[in-house]
Amino acid sequence: MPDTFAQPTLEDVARAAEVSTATVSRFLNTPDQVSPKAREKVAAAVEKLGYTPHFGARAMAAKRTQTIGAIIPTMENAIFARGLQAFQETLNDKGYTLLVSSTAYRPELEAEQIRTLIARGADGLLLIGYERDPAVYNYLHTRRIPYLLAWAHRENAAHTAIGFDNKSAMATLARHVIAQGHRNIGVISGIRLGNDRATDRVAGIHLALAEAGLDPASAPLIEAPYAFESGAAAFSNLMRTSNPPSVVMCINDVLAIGALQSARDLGIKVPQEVSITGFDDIELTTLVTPKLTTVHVPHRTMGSLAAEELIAQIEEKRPGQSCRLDSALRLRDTLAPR
Amino acid sequence: MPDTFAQPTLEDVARAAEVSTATVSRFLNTPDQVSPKAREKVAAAVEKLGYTPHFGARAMAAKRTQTIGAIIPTMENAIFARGLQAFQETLNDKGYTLLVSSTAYRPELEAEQIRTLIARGADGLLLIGYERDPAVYNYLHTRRIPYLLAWAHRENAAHTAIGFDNKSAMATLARHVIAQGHRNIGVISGIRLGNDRATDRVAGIHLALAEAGLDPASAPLIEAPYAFESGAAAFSNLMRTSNPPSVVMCINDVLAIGALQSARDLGIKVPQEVSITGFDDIELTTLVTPKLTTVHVPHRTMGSLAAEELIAQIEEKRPGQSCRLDSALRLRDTLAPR
DNA sequence: GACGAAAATGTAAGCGCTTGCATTTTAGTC
DNA sequence: GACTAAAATGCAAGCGCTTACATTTTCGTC
Repeated sequence: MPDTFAQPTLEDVARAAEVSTATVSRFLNTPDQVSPKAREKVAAAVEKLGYTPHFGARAMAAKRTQTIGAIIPTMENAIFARGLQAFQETLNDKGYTLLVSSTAYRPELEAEQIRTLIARGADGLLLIGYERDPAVYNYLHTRRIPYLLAWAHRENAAHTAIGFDNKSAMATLARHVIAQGHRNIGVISGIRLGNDRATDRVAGIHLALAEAGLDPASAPLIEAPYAFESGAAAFSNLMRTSNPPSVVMCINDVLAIGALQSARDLGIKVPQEVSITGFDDIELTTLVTPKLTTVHVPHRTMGSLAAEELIAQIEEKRPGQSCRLDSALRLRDTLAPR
Repeated sequence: MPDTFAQPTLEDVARAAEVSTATVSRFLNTPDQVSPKAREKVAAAVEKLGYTPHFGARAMAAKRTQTIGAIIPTMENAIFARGLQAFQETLNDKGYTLLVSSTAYRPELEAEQIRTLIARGADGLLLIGYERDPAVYNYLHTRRIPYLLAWAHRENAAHTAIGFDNKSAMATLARHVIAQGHRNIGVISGIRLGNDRATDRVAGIHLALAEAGLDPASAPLIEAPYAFESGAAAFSNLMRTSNPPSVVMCINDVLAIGALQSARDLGIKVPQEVSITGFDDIELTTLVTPKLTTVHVPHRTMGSLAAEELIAQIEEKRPGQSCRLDSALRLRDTLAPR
């Protein structure tokens, strides 16, 4: 008894079209090598049988999968969700499929996830930021896996990256803050260990401080996990000191909005009594009151470009090309001159 | 010259461990069928060579891929991002990998995406809601693809689904609203065409209205795309009528928050002059002022359960089991008695 | 120590596809 | 029509793995 649920194979199509399997395969992959007559017959057979090539077989024989893997901290973070969505859309347009894995903010999981996605046949990989064990990069190079870093960009870095320069973007905002007369600048950072975006952003603030002749080391800084509440807690700690800052610069919008909430709860007026700034320009920034001053980052553009670049790398077998995207200040209502 | 970048194969491992390829394969798949001594040798060889099984070969020989596909409207929507994240985490824990595709809110793309993911070897599929072309369900059944619907649940429905009952959840909220004395209820719905979640939620409101002896047809309703601005526009249209509603029930939080913004812009006090309600309980609801009254839905739990259920379906080759999750009212500050 | 059953291992046949090479067909030229 | 180069097609060898079946080893019993 024939298995009614078995999928038609290349051979079935070949038989129906009265050609060899090679011709069918060519029809699928390099149609211009097939005569119009044969093309027609094969097309009809494919249509009639509802044939879809078997992915595994194809992967094995052709050694590529048209699949690209991405490893991000979490999709729940809007900035990753947005970029990843654009990445996926572009991938899809180009005939690639997205394999997703997340570290849930435990960077030590990344190495294993990379292996998993590679084992799953990913033709290329999208990773977040620069910071990871050299052994991981080593593995990637040894196995000749095309990869691309996103959400970050450093001049003359050793790895191909597409993103924005966290340090200089934040420095630009910090210079503006200083130009507004602020001298006592509090900082709420994300956890910097293993997170170069956070590290670079703090470094940007410190750079601007130093340029202005201020001592970076004397700027109070609190590290807080990525959550509204921890931003709120950090803020209240900063404000509770004997010499509270006149502005609190947060490494991202989520922490900044937490700070804003906290300010409201504590009855501290923003921006009259204290200014607050963020980074990322998530949708929320214009929904809170007062609207948050922050740095806009083109996440969707980045995701799309990343997809295009990665595919180009894979298909043209060429080395990666980094790309630096511009960020822009969004001066809204939470920053006032001192 | 040997290809230095070639991956070690099963055969290489077998040679290094001085056993047959079958033993290595068993070590990988059913280790208890291998003697401790052999197990040790193979483990050492795997370690030494840095062996990873080839996905395609495995897929071809074993006819499964340990890969599960999910098709969602967009990851940019927090409610999908959250559920999908949990889904992915659970999948990962169980040794499965997630393949993601999105329709970008064009349901007509779904059928093709389903085919793509199946062709990519997905062992099972996670889909959103019930509403789709019968031909799609037909295809799924013909090919015997395990699938699971999420973000929705209807009693005695023909398909396995894990989610909450949108209709009764919204009806519960609507009954509460009516109990607060509201009689003139405006509705801002998402686009209902092809979206059973939106359809059911509106139906829930209408049900409660009818129960209370009010005419559902006379309740003003505006459909608006999923975006803050369209919620805002819809709200201002509703309020501009000669007999503006005393409460505006929105089908989701995004529309509700848009409405809230609009109310503020128009100088209409919430909840004193008009009440507003949402649905989903996204993080934002407690960050806006006043805090939004809405319906909480356990997205993360749903995602995890969906992963478990789908894997069970696949591995135990059993029919799917639907599961209805409870939603809960979150009575906050945007709803006041009339 | 011999025996049989159970456990462990090995052998080898595919799984469905791509592709190098060989062969046939087609088209162009004299 | 004969001849040649180019285009189209076919043949068949893998790709790396799983697994049915055959064979060998181990172990408990008498």
